[in-house]
Parts: sequence; structure tokens; C-alpha cells
Amino acid sequence: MYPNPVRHPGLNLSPQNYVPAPPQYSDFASYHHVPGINSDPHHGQPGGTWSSPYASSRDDWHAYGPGPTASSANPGQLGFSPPDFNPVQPPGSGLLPPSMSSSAPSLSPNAQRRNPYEWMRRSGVPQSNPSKTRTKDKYRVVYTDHQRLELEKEFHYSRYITIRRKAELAATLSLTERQVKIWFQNRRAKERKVNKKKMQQQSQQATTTTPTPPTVGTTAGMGGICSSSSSNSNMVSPTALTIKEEYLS
DNA sequence: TTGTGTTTTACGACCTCC
DNA sequence: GGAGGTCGTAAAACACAA
Repeated sequence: MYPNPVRHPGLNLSPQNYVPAPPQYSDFASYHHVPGINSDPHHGQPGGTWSSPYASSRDDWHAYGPGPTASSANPGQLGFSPPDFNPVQPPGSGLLPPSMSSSAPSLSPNAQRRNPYEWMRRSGVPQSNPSKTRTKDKYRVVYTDHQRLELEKEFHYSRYITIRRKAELAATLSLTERQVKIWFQNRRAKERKVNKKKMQQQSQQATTTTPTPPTVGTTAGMGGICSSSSSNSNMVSPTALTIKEEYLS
């Protein structure tokens, strides 16, 4: 069942039990986690007690669902207006391309394509109507670039999110915990799919070229997510690249 | 513009663990 | 029994060639 050995030591892993290894994502420059950045409990205070870095944001968090005004309900602006978001990824820090940390409207082509208010309008449907089913016209929302970016950052720190982080992330991004959970599930599925494709490509190359000894990453289809230590140079998340490319463009 | 393929949310079924 | 895992899939959103 739980193919990822990182979960197995008692399944009681806390974020502090994960050892961030930024070099793992050397191919993923946009999402390096920097210890202490944003006072993130994952990165800054390993093993110790920590207070929620999002406490202030949560204070401004007016529960799920469409807020009283468009501005307060927009997750892209809720605690993450550009002035708030920039300190997280300071320009020139190498964490994100300058275009990423400049201003929200210039986040990406998608940011222009997807009006954040449009997202708010759409996302308000499921939030205000929990009984929404697939039979309804709009049964899925499109997450904002910022929401996806934060989720990707969390995912690249750990494939499995803790309950605590899930709650924090949900509050911060104005998503439900269920949405965060499902996003991680889908993200892991995507990674497995990508890894599987890579394995197939490598095996095809192996048949057409000189045989090479098996690599570490060939242990299993789940190799990519078995642990973050298995990440290698060709473990580049397509989604991550996509987002990165978006912000680079 | 439109047809088509891909990606992204969301869910249900089923499983394991506590 | 509930929570959360994978797996498979539906359907909207998106990308892109023709």
C-alpha cells in the first residue's frame, strides 16, 4: 500500500521529520525551499515547536465560501497580495524568476488568461454549494497560479502533506482541506505517471543502445516518490516546469 | 474557428491502518 | 468506523495544429 517508505516509520511523520534537501531539486530552481523562509515550520524550525506562520492571514480569513467582497474573497489577494508575497520569494533571491515575484498581474500568461476574479467567481460555486455534483454545469474550478505554486512548493518539499500543513495550506490558499488532500493525491498520481513514462522511454533507449546497468531510479515505478532522496536530475516535474516556464515567459 | 489531444480538478471504489 | 492511500475515470479547462 504505502509505497513511499518515507511514510513508514510509524506513519507518524511530522514535518520536522522530513529533512529538506534542496539539492534534490537542483533542476527545480523555482521551488527551492530555504530554511527559515517565511518562517515556514517545515524549513525554519526543524524539530522544534512552531507557531503558524499563517496566523495573521488566518485572522483575516473569513471562512470558506465567497467573501463579502470580491477583493477579500479572492485567494490571490487574501494575504498574498504582491507586497505580502514578495518577501516569501524576494526578487533576486534565486527562488523565483524576477517576473514571478514582481507583481501578480504579470505572474504568467495564464494569469492574464485566467482572471483571478473569474476564478473567485467560479470557485464560489462549490464553496457555497457543497452538494455540488458532477451533474452540475461547473463541477470543477481552476486553481490560481499562486495556489498551484504554493501547492507545488509544498509538494516538492514533501510528497505527503501532514494534517497540520494541510490545514494551514487550505486556510492560506482559501481552499478546503479536502481540496488540498485531493490535489496532493492527483499530484502524486501525475508524478507516478510521468515516472512510468520515463521508465518506458529509458527501457526503450536501453534496447536501442548499449545495455547499461540499472540505475537507482529503476527500482520501481514508484521510485520517484519512494523518497525525496530518489529524486535525481531527470526527476523534473512537468507541472513544475510548466509553472516555471509560465513565470519565465 | 474548430477538432483533437493533454492537463487539471473532483469523485467513487476499494484498500490499509489506527 | 473514519481518515487517507491508490487507481480509474469524468469532465472542464487548456494548448495547438489544421
